[in-house]
Amino acid sequence: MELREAKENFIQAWGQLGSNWGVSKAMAQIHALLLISPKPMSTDEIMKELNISRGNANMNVRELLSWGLAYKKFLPGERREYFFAEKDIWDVAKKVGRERKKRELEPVLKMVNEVKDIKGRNKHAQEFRKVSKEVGKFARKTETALDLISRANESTFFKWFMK
Amino acid sequence: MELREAKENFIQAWGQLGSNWGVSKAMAQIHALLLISPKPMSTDEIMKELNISRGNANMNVRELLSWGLAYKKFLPGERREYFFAEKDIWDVAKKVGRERKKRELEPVLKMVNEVKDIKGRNKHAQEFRKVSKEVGKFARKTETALDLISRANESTFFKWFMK
DNA sequence: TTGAATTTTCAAGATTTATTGAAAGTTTAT
DNA sequence: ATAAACTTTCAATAAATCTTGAAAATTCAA
Repeated sequence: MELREAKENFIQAWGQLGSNWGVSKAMAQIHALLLISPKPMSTDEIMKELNISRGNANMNVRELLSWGLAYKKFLPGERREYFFAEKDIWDVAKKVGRERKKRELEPVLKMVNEVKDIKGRNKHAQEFRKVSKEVGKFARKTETALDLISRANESTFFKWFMK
Repeated sequence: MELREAKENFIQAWGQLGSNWGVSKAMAQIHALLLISPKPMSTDEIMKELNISRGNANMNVRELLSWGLAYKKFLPGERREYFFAEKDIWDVAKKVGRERKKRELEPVLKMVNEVKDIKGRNKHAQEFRKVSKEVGKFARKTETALDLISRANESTFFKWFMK
């Protein structure tokens, strides 16, 4: 396979992956592009390569920076900013996990905490208390596990399972 | 807090969670509704409770069934179908994980497999090979870990981390 | 069979989310 | 201070996704 075609596949698959997480396709595609680029890229290069607008490129590069998935690089004698991706895949996974925890787990924890003291003694109230308590317990354990994972290194993590 | 308000919160939070996974809001809300219901519910009850159309209710109930997050129950002397949720939260997590693996991990595995033999000796080709190999390695390890998790029971799973 | 009850389908419409592009803002060199 | 280079913003537009509702299909009892 030619590099051109492979790049296209890689970028499309990564974009698809992004959509499945509620990450914009452009953000995931820029990430893919930077991941496979041997050198930092400017906004203009990104726009051209992916056929997206300046505004879109800029907004999604900022988002990648805020997730810690890309970094800035200033080239000597150059005014414009260049961007490069975090290439340690374990680190990428941890950073994505951290954002997903923020968006998925935390709202659930907040909610179960708010609803835990419900009035009523009928079946509906009892079932509600039971289920929301279970959900809360599970969410807290998951939070603890994610915190441990985010401090572990890759080989430690996989050894937990493989033994 | 009154049950009515708490239910509303629970259903909204669950719907939000669903959107963050690329699950339709209605599907997640029906799931929430069945989770906290002490008895199986019919399509008509679901429609009424969530203010959604028949088509929407039907389609998303089918989807819940296909994920294994809800089951059918036939009540004696009743023609219509009733549905109830899987209430074991660990089981819910495993089933959601299985679907997400299908939608997120498998396409990446397929892609890295397709692009692994790339032509070229220049920097771009070399970087591409390197990154896609890393991604492939990580994806395969993650797949193995998920398979182990999906066979484990809850306490085994959390003990892996807590010790 | 028939027809009433129920479920399923799917094109059209509604909603949500992402993207564009041009204007405004900022920075830097001179 | 000015202007060119570059970045950011955001209202308008486009694209993707979800929902509706009514018609078609199915099921079941008589």
